[in-house]
Amino acid sequence: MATGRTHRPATRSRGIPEATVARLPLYLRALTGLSERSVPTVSSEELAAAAGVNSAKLRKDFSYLGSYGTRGVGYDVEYLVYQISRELGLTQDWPIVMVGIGNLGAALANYGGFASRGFRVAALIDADPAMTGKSVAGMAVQHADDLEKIIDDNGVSIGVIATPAGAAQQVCDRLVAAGVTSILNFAPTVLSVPDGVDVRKVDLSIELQILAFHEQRKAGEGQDDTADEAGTETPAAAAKPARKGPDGDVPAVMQA
Amino acid sequence: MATGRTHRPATRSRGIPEATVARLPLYLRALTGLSERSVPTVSSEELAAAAGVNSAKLRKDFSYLGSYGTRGVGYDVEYLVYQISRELGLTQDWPIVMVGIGNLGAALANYGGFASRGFRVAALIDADPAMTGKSVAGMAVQHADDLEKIIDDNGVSIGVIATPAGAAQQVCDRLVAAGVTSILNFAPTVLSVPDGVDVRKVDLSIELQILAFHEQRKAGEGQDDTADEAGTETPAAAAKPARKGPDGDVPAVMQA
DNA sequence: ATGTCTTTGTGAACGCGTGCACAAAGATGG
DNA sequence: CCATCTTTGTGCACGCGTTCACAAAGACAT
Repeated sequence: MATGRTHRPATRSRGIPEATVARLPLYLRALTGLSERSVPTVSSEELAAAAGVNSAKLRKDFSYLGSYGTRGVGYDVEYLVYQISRELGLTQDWPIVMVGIGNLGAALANYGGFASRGFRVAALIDADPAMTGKSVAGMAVQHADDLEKIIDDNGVSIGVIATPAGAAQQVCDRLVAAGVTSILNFAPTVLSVPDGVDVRKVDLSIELQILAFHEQRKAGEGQDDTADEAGTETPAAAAKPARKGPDGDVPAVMQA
Repeated sequence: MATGRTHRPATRSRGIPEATVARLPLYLRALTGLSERSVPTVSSEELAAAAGVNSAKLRKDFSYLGSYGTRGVGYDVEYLVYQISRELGLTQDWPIVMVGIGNLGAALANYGGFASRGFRVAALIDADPAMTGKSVAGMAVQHADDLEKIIDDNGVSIGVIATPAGAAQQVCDRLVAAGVTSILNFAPTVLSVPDGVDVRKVDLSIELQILAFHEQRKAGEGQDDTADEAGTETPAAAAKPARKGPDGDVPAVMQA
């Protein structure tokens, strides 16, 4: 019904803004580093620098969680680690399934960053019969036919999709039907899910394209002559609105 | 200039909002699909549905690029593909280097999504001498000692970091010193870069943690959460401020 | 106790992004 | 040529997120 929304709908997150939630893992990582070095307390200024954010923003973020600091001193590192972990739901163990064990899926399965937090890879699933039974990251790959049973048996509510784009929506539908309510999508496709299901996507090529945009802008900033058509505010007349397609040989892109 | 800012500074993107730039690749992908199916024109409504966004938002996004539509008809697919490609800088070829050819790096090297757009993997670089010369994705891995020379010879301005967290900042510094001005960072660390260098990060575990937060909220929306159930790594020490003021008043932490 | 000093927590202003709703523009048919 | 219909392009209002700036709160010294 709903077109794939990578955005959360209205999600009145019980007072915690979405932007703040997205930064909590960042703070948590910085705090974990301090904790390992046995640093007892940290000021908002120091922690903000470690997390790469503004200190005022950090303090406001923490204010949504409660008053966990001590004025004149700062924040207790261990205490804050626990509070953020609890808020993020990392004090419990989250079983996840990974579907699509190709290059990327296998790399993700081997990635240690999951287990270090509260996540446990419960199963690796692939549709290719040739993959079934093969060991990846010390775990036997299971066939997609058993997807529903695997999810049910393990009480999985978070799924990771690393299949080719063509298979992603179908896999997504099956995951949702089986009870998964959060999906991390690595396939370059827009997923359609019903309300109540969260989807986050990670798209490698999109990130590169965004970088390319800024890179192009940087290349032509000192002396712009390239792509100067759309440069100024001049509405319309930017190019010729010719119906035809690629007639414009406006490239003129110099590079290197 | 030292503080790592993963955010673009003020980036007065010459009129094009950052949020719009981030969606252009999405539109481009949807349009490419239509193009392959030889669809001549598309309305904002249809294209928005394919890209998973609001149609008004899409129209406003396109309005920043210029007036490329025809009222009463829609947008010419081929023409729009070209315009967006040009705006994103994809009409030229971007050589990129990938540093850190471990599990993830190798998977990224094999990922076809890069080459399909205007990106070309110019070199794979790893610090491990045992990796040097090995073939990954049909390309010989080169040693990190030659990093500067490789970047210079190939005119590389975009780098991908897929090293362990501990090596990321050092690699980043060398890339920047060698002339790289855009970095895609997969290492779970905050990178410090000078002004003028763009950094985008992709952090797998952070995405999962954000999902876990929403998942926890969903699970405990009717009833309060059962965070006490797991209590995995919850040392008593963390349950209260260590410094002092236990008598003071421990802020009402327990919302349960 | 009192004063000073440090740092938090937050009220308020500002800017950006989003979505509505509609007028303008062009296609299409008579 | 005029009427009607479709779809774009955008003015406007609203809400979220960011940042500033400062009062409140506690630590610490005397």
